[in-house]
Amino acid sequence: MQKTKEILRANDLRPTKQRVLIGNFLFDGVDKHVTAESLFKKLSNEQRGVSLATVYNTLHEFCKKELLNKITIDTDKVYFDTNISLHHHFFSDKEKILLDIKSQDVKISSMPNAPKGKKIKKVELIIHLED
Amino acid sequence: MQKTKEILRANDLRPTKQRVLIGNFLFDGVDKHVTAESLFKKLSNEQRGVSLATVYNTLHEFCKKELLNKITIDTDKVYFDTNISLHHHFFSDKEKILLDIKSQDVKISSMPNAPKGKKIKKVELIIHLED
DNA sequence: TCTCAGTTTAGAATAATTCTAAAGTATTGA
DNA sequence: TCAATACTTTAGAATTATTCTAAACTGAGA
Repeated sequence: MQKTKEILRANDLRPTKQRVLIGNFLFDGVDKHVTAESLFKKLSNEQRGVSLATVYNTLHEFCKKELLNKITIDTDKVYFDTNISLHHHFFSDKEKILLDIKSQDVKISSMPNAPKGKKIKKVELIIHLED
Repeated sequence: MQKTKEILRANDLRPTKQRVLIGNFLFDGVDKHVTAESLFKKLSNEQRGVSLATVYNTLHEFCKKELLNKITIDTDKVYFDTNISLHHHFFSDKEKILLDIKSQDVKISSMPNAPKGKKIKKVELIIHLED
């Protein structure tokens, strides 16, 4: 797959073996939510693995380049979402499962102004689920 | 202040010195956001302190009894909100400052259905701020 | 091929939170 | 009032996701 290398180059990231491996998995066109640990495990199966430190580094770089969306919903894990379009999430606190909500299923009809001197960076709606 | 003791008893929590001290601070009628650490520091000034473990225990008990609202917005700290009425938050990722949004300032006019077999426990809207 | 800035990595360090088990205390019933 | 007991508090150890460090490695241009 040549696409990952192009994405990396377009974002001033050298297409190293590790980044290509991670990018190939993340940018395969299927929306997914990963954690550093889950991604690390997934890639450990590959012939040549990637260190956990590199997984962290790469996820953060991808976030900085806006290739991924970081979701902080839970104190003990950060989730990364490959769906970078505007959308919201369901979260099951018990099972720690994150689900996308289709953007058309939520409508926020009234929003507050940002406090003086601040701008709105991101609006995050989280619907916590229980059984 | 006798009110804290009543609150505690009404919630089947023994009114120990520590819980009363914490309750007096939290339930003084002024909405506040605290973390375990910030509350611990605040109470260290008191003549007879409270251990950090007890601060954690008590915050969790108060949450379970719905006397406090737990807000998970940031990976490295959990916030507790004494305002337990329905409302949302601004959060400044840089300064890690949490601000209440008046409930009438947000209107969500369309909401998705919960996935099969699940119920909606809580809806949390977080508006992330930047400079 | 050589060079060097950019990358990767193992392992140590960090820090919020949870756990443990021992000592202390509020409450109940006699 | 007092003893018995279940509930609480606590110091310090343990846990765990993440970040840091510094040394080894590598891709890309000259």
